[in-house]
Amino acid sequence: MDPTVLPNYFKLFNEIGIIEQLSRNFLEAQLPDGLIAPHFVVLNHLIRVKDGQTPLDLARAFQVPKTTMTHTLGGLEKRGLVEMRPNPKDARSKQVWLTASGRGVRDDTIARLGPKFLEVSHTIPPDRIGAILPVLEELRIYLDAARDR
Amino acid sequence: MDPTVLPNYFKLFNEIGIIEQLSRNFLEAQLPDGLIAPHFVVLNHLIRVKDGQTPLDLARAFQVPKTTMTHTLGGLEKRGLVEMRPNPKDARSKQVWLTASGRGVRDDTIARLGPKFLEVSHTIPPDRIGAILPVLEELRIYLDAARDR
DNA sequence: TGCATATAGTACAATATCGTACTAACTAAT
DNA sequence: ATTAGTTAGTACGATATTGTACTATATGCA
Repeated sequence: MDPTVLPNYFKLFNEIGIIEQLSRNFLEAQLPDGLIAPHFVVLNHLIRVKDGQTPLDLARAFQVPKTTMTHTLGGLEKRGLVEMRPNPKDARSKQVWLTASGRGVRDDTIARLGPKFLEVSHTIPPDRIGAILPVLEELRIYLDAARDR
Repeated sequence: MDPTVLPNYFKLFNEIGIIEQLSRNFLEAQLPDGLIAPHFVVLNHLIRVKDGQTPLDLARAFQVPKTTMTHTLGGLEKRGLVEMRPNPKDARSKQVWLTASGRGVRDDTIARLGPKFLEVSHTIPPDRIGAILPVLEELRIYLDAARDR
């Protein structure tokens, strides 16, 4: 590899780190009271993919330790946004189901974010987003696979 | 905006969130014992930009609360990787200077990361990185500016 | 100069993240 | 059926992050 491009890989992860932080703060500003990004991300995932998944499924989906997911789900449950039920297929396990309130919080937040993204699109138009998305997806898939090697 | 592209903005931040987490875990696997990503990021910044900056400078550079930076610097100081000196220009303030050991830890880590990035480059070649970097930079600058509005 | 206000850093408390160790339940191989 | 090994979830403790409140110092302005 041309040595002059190596720094670009550092730069890439650096930019991603900063953007992640800024966008997380941004998201959390739109969330009700005690909710933080991981809460929303789980709610969103349960709607986008499906609910009824196990805590371990969710921990794997977000690459967090299962103890972290236990804690996050505890917060969602305490606020009545998800409901934990026993897993009929495995007595060790549980299933995470959305409540109407949980769907409401997610939908309200999405609705608040829409106009924000519209503002972003004035600076970074959709075609530029469309251009970088495939690369990011590929990078994510690569890193995910490289994780357990 | 064409309503079909709005989801791409969600996807973008979602991918960035996952990549950040994967790359952070990746970095931390290369760090010595008790060090975590924020420690390294500060060391790296002190070398890339300059040392002798104040804790508040650093907190602003990384968009973290100053209390967080106090804590991170405490960890670096405890391990002898940075040295805190009084700021001759302001008696309220301090300056953060790298120690030889701090430079060593950073350099060793960079050296370990090089081959890893080389591996990444086999899947995501430099020209694709070069293509997305400007967009990410622009996005970071936009979000940074949008923060206090 | 004197004083109101702003700023740099820290102490402390609340919550988040995560590793270790544990229990209960499942699986596989005999 | 028994049992060794595996897996799902949690309890607990260590450390990280962040908001609030405080102290010391600096700055601006009458």
